[in-house]
Order: sequence, then structure tokens, then C-alpha cells
Amino acid sequence: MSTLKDVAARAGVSVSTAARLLRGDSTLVVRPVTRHRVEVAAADLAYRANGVARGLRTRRSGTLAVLLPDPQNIMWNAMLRGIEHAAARSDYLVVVADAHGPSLDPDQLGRLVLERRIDGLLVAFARVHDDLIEQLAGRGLPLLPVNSKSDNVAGSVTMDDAAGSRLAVEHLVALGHRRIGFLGGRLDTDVGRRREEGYRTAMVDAGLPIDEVVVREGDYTQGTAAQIGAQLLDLSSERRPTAIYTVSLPTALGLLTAAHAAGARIPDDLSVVTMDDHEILAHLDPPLTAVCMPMERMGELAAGMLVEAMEHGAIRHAVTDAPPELVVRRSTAPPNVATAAGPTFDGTSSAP
Amino acid sequence: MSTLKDVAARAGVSVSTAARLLRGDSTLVVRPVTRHRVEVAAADLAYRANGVARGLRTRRSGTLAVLLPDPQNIMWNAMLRGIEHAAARSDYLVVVADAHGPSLDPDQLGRLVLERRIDGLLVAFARVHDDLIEQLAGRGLPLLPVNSKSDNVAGSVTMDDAAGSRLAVEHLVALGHRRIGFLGGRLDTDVGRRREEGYRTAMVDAGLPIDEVVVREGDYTQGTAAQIGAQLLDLSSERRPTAIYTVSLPTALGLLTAAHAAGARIPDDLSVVTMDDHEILAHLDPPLTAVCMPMERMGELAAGMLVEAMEHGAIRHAVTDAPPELVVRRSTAPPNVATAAGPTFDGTSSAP
DNA sequence: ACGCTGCGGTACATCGATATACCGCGTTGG
DNA sequence: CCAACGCGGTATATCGATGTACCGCAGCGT
Repeated sequence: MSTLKDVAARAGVSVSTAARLLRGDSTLVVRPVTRHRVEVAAADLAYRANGVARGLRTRRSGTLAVLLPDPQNIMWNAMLRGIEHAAARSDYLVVVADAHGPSLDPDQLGRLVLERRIDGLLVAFARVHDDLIEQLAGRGLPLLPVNSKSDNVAGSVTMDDAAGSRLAVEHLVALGHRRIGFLGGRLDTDVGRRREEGYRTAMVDAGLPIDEVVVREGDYTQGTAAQIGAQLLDLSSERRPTAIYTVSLPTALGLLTAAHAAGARIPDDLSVVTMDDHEILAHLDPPLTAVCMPMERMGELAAGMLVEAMEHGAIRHAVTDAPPELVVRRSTAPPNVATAAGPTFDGTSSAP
Repeated sequence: MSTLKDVAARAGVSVSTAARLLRGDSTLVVRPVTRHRVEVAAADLAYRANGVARGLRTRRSGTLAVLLPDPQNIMWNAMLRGIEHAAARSDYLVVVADAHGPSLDPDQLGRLVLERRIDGLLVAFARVHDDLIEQLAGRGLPLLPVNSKSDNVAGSVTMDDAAGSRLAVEHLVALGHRRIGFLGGRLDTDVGRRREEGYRTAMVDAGLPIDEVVVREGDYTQGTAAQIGAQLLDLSSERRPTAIYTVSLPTALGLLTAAHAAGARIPDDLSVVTMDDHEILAHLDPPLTAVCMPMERMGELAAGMLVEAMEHGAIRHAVTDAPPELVVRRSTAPPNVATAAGPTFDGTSSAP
């Protein structure tokens, strides 16, 4: 591994000149011939600047971390891709941290940051780590909530969740549904509230009454969703929703489990739309109608903004520009009048 | 941010003493009172060693990268978790690189490594990046193929793929299948060959003939699998397999698509087992019987070995100890004698 | 009296890149 | 005639932690 010193010696210039030239320092004036000598020397030696040494001087490690609440949710993959691409453009590396696993708990992560191995942090689902966030943000560490805002942190990148929810509800309304349930996220998170708000707005806009019994707060886990789903399906036929909108894939899967257990067929007895799309939804039983949110775009935007914040201190609240899109598959259909108005389905499983 | 100098000044000792004490240098002898003074000073100042400065001196960045062939395959998630956990135990960070995306092409990655921002590399599905691998391994960079061996690289971590394949085939045989197809991976990869070998061994052990027409090389993509699947389903009824074993989730999904298009019902007309398991398989149409491979364990092992290699130079070929397990769901059933022996299914889609 | 050893540390030179200050020389402009 | 400035760079002090070499002193044996 050759160093700058080697290059300078080979080119017959000082280390500073070689450094400034190779770094592209615009205040440096050199004759073309000198420039050429240095460039050739660098090429001959296959010189690569040592990133660690540079980092020491420039006080940057060139690495940022992403903190995820639930790496089991495959929807984060798209966001991660976006983050990686945008970060790579600015020559940053991305470290992924599982917020709940033993790999990198918030304390560990805080340590890393304080040790300057990480320059900044993208935090998805901020509420979970309020204490960490306050600590770090308080120390002036570049930190950006993604997908959800946090009251005491300046800046965030989110999507138009309300629009996504409206899209889902409007689709159900267009199919003829009137009793539309909502299986949401945590209401102590900004994103959870915005998704519910979109649902409510769309219901009101459609002139439909909102039955609070079928508007439920979940926690993005499959287990909780299955429980709530069972409760919703157990309602009397006049109150039981003919369609349910779920706000995440795990939530949707929980509902599917509950529906299966209750013997409710989808979409015959119950239509289901979920937020967040992924290719594999086309292969589910049944293929799930979904609102495709611009996760990748959000990731790109977030990484770009974080880099911007780290380098120029500018930070703001931003909403991803790409609009949500509805992907219609087979889990939604017009309400089955017979089922909806008639006696409840028998409650036994339809599984063999 | 306080530095070692601040701590030393506050404790009234030299920088070296503070450094050695806080680092836990066992060759250092200090009086308890001195030790205490330094520790208190460090605590008071909330001192954190600067990882970048340390890295410069110790010539390590404390970061390792994982190169993945196809981040769309959600099966890597489990491996990543394992890698992260094991790496975290040794205080390493993990950077994820998409081998095909624009985020971090092999050249970029090579650059990072040469710039010493990354200490070592885990490469999944090595064949894709042979040139990069030779370059880096040639330069003495710690590099470890995961999931597949590479002839010109010492060391690797793999799973018992042959055992996994055997498990799948034995399950089908036990159900009564005799014409069992194989939809494999690339034969220019070690892992692809080992999975096919397991299939062949199991067939021979079961006393079944192998019809080479139904033993096919794929490339782990859904598109190719769909094409091959269509060909297999188009065979005359005496040759058409009654069951197919696929070696990856995208491959299985491709086959499902082909089966659906051909109007073949699963498992009635065709049983399907796939390698690699994930919770979501339980929700597919139909729920897929799968061989659960110890991906997470492999990840842990790999990260541990890479760290070991980086710090002590020891490297070897290792196979994950945890055995594969069969998870039976509803995509496999005894062959339908009527369908198998009778005329082909009508070939029209069963979709509404 | 002399060397040796153990104790409890310290001084100083790294690691490699970067940034600021500054240098001598020739050319202008006033 | 002298100051100011542009040219083409160089010298040197960082950044913060690490590790080797070494120091003075006391005690101990001979």
C-alpha cells in the first residue's frame, strides 16, 4: 500500500502538493507538467488515499447508520436500497442496525456515534428510541427521522401517508364497500396518526359514517393484528366490516391469519387492502391489493438530506414527492351482499 | 468532545498512561489511586476514544462489508442478521452492498477496501465477482466467500446444501412421487452443484431413475424459472414430473407463475418444495413446503471467521453445523394418480 | 561500592492526510 | 523606484490514539 509520501517522492514534489493536487484543491496552482508527473506517479503506485487518515483530519468517518425497528418487515429493503444509492453518490457507506436485536442496541449505537465511527443517523420509526434520539440530537449529532416525525428533532423525511390511506379507502368505496375497517399502527407515532387521518378523511369525503369500533390501533406486529382481526370478524353482521385497510404487511398477514381461522374468505367475505407493496404480494393467498408507497424514493431523499445536514447543517421537514400508487390484486372485490347482510359465516375454518 | 489529552490533563497523568490504562493494557502498572483518578476524569468528561484516530494507528477501520448478489431475495435478511450479530460482538460494523445495483459496484467496493475504509469482505455467491475477488484476495485482503466456495480463494463458509436437497427429495419420495423434477441454480457455482448433487444422491438412494430432461439448470431468477417451469409442465404426461424441487424462493415463485399459467393446480397436479424458508411462505398460494436452511447461523459463522482471519490470519473452509430442517406446508401432497396417468390438464388458466 | 531488578510511570515518534502560513522570484502599476 | 501581486509551489503543525523506548528511584544482594 503506497502512501501520499511515496507518490510525492516519486513525482519529486512535496507531500502537500501531491495531496492538494490529487484532492482537486482549486486554490492550488500547478504547471500542467507537474500535475502530470503527480498523476502518473499516483497511477504507477496504484495510490489510494487512506480513508481513515483522511477521516481523522476531516473529522468524518464517511459512514452513516440506519436504525430500523423491525428488520423482519421486508418493506424496509426498498428504503435501504434508496438510502444506499444516495449515500454512495456522496461517497458514504451505510451501516444497518437492527434496533431490537442484540446486534446493535441504541446504547451501542450511541457509543459508535460518539466514537466518531458514524457521522450521522437515519432513524426509522423514531418513537421507539426517544431517549437515544434526544441524547444524540442534544449533542448536535446529525440525526434524521425517516418515515415519521419526532417533535423534538428538527427535520424528517416522510411520505404522503394520508394520500396513501385515502387511495386505499377510495378503492374500497369505489367497489361499493360502506363498512370499512381500519387496522392501524401506533397512535403515539406521527406516521400512525397520519395514516389514520387519511382513512378518516377519505371516509368523510365519501360520505360514510365512521364506526369507532372498527377503527383500531395496532402496533405493526402480526400477532396483535391477528387478535384485532379476530375481534373485528367476530362482530355482529350489521357492524362487521366488509373491507379492512391494514397499514403494514405484518398487519395484513395477521389479519389474513385471523380471517382464515374464522373461516372468512377473501375477498368474498372480506376485502383487504394493505399499505406497502412488494412483488411477493402477488403470490400471497390471495394476492393482496396494496398501496405502493415510494419507499425507495424516501430512502434516497433521506440519505441526501442527511448528507446535506452533515456537510452544511441545513435540515428541514420534507415529504417525498413521488405519489403513492394503488396496485389492485385479488384481495379486494365488491362486497358480497348475501354474506354481508345474511347470517355470519359459520366460523369454522375453511382449511382442510 | 473531549480527547485523551483532556482526560490526561484532568487526571494529572501523561497521555500514554491514560491511553494504556483505558485500553486495558496489561503490561501497564499503575497504583490503584492513579487508575481511579484517570477513570474518574474519563467519566467526568464522558470520554469516548475517537475510533478514526485509533483506526489510523491500528490500521483497522472496524468495518466489514457484505456483498450480495440479489438483495431482492428476502432470504438474505436472515443471513445479514447473523452477520450483524456476530460482527457486533467483535465490535465491527457491517456495511451492506448491493452487488448489482448502482450503489456499490465491485469497483467502488474495491476502492473502499483499498482506501482502508473496510477491513474485510464477505461475498455471497462468489462466482459473480470472480475478477474482483481475485484482485482483492491477491492483494491479501481478508475476503471470505459465503454460501459458495471459490476455487482460487482460501476459506469459505457454506451450509450442508446436499443434505437440504436430500431432505426435500426424501419428503417427495415419502409422499409417493417418482418423477421428481429439479429446478436448480447455476452450475458454474459451487453451491449450485452441491444442491444438484444432493438431489441426485437422494434420487439414487430412493432407487428412482433420473430423467435428465427434468433436471434443469436455472439462475436463481424468477423469469428463468418461469420459462423452465413452463417447459417442464409442457412435457407429455409420462415424462412430466409430479413434483418439482426448486432451489430458491425466486425460482419457486417463477415455477408457481408457470404452473398458474398452465392451469396446473398445486399440490393436486404438481407438488413443489423449495429451499430456504421464511415466515411469509406460510401465506403464499399455496403455502410452500420448504427446507429451512441455517442462514442466520451461516452468517454468524462467517462473520466470526472473517474477524478471526483479519486478526489472526487463520482461514479455512467451514460448513455450518446446524442441520437443514423440513417445514411441511400445503404445496406438497401425494401424486394425484388420475392426473398423473390420465390426459394432461387442459392448459387454460384457472384464474377467474 | 556496584550492578541489577522492579515499580510507576513518561517522552516521543509514529499512523497518513490535510490545512494554513508562507516562500522566493519575476512582473506590473503608479 | 518601490510596492503589490501572481505564480508555483513548500514547511510545518495539526487530527487523536498507540506503542516502544526509556527514565529516576528504591531496595537488594554481593
